[in-house]
Amino acid sequence: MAMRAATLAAATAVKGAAPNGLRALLFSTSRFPFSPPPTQTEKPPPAEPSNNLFVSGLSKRTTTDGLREAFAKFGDVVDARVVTDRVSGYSKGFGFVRYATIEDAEKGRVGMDGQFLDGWVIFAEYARPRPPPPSPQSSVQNGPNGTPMQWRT
DNA sequence: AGTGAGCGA
Repeated sequence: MAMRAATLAAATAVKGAAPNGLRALLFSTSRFPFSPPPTQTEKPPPAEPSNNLFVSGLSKRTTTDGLREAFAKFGDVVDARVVTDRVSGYSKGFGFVRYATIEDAEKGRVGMDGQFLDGWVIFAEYARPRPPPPSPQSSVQNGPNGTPMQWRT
């Protein structure tokens, strides 16, 4: 019991001896001494502007032609495709629209973002740069000692 | 299945 009383006394002593510096840090100034993460619920920036648009929220029935015709009202569409599954051939619900210039892409993006297409609200934003396709020269891979590896004996 | 956020033969 003596130990517990001593501990309590020590605790109260520590509590009573709480430094004024801490309270000054907590209540004095306008900012807390902790790190400021006030914006954790921020959405990441979509992408850098380009002439290529990523269109999501498409209906399953929306085809490449429908996508091009819908976006052609805001500029010259160079390439438009709805991403379809290779084996089933059905739409995956998103596609890409490439305009001739970036200004047309900007107009098409702000003009078609949030609009209805075949009964679905679509979202148009700038597409991310695509990974470059493998060139035939880079397909030759060498082994650890420099000798080219053999495939499919 | 015609699934519902996402980034393509």
